[in-house]
Amino acid sequence: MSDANTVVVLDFETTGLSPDYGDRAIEIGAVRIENGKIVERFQKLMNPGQRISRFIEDYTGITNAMLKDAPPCREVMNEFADFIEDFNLVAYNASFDKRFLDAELKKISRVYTGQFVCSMLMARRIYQHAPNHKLGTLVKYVNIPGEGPFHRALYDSEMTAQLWLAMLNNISDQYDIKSLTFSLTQKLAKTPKNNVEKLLLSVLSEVQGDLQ
DNA sequence: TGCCAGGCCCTCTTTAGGGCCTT
Repeated sequence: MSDANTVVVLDFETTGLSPDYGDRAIEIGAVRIENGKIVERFQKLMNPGQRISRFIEDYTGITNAMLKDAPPCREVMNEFADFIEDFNLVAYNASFDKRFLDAELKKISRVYTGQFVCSMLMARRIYQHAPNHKLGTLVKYVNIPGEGPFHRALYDSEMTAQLWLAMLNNISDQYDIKSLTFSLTQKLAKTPKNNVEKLLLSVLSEVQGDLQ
């Protein structure tokens, strides 16, 4: 059942950067947020049918031994397609995760109808003075508590979810906007950096107009 | 210690190049 206040925040670990060059997903992690709270979690390793490189083992902590007995991508992605239903989706650097989601679902002839928003593009606008816009840097910058392993799918999706909620709270507090629609966050992610304030003020005036 | 890609975004720009992000 789709809900305007529900989003699924997801993160893939993969064998590399490009599904068009044969890279596959090796882990999916996701959390579902309803009304500002994480209400459900999903995490599964999956066997990509190929050995992963030493670099990926070191980068993620996921080893070939761990993937040996994991279920195949088609089985896990089928479960994950059920998990995301038709909710809207959030990912950090969403263009990356969207490519893998599209590629893996295409292999099992599944589709999703939700829309994506990129939390990194939002963060580049909300936290313009951060040292950089890597996920780990922003988690520290915003003082989000957590000591889990970065570069694992569930932990990264949890941190992305907390960052997402922090950004929504930041905007709500600063501009006295009670709730941000998903379409507004999409607009925000595409707004030129020097126009973010203008966009939010225009939204505020619309909201106030609605209340009058 | 990344390589492969691709979207975004800035600038010494738009008939382009390169850094930032993701694994």
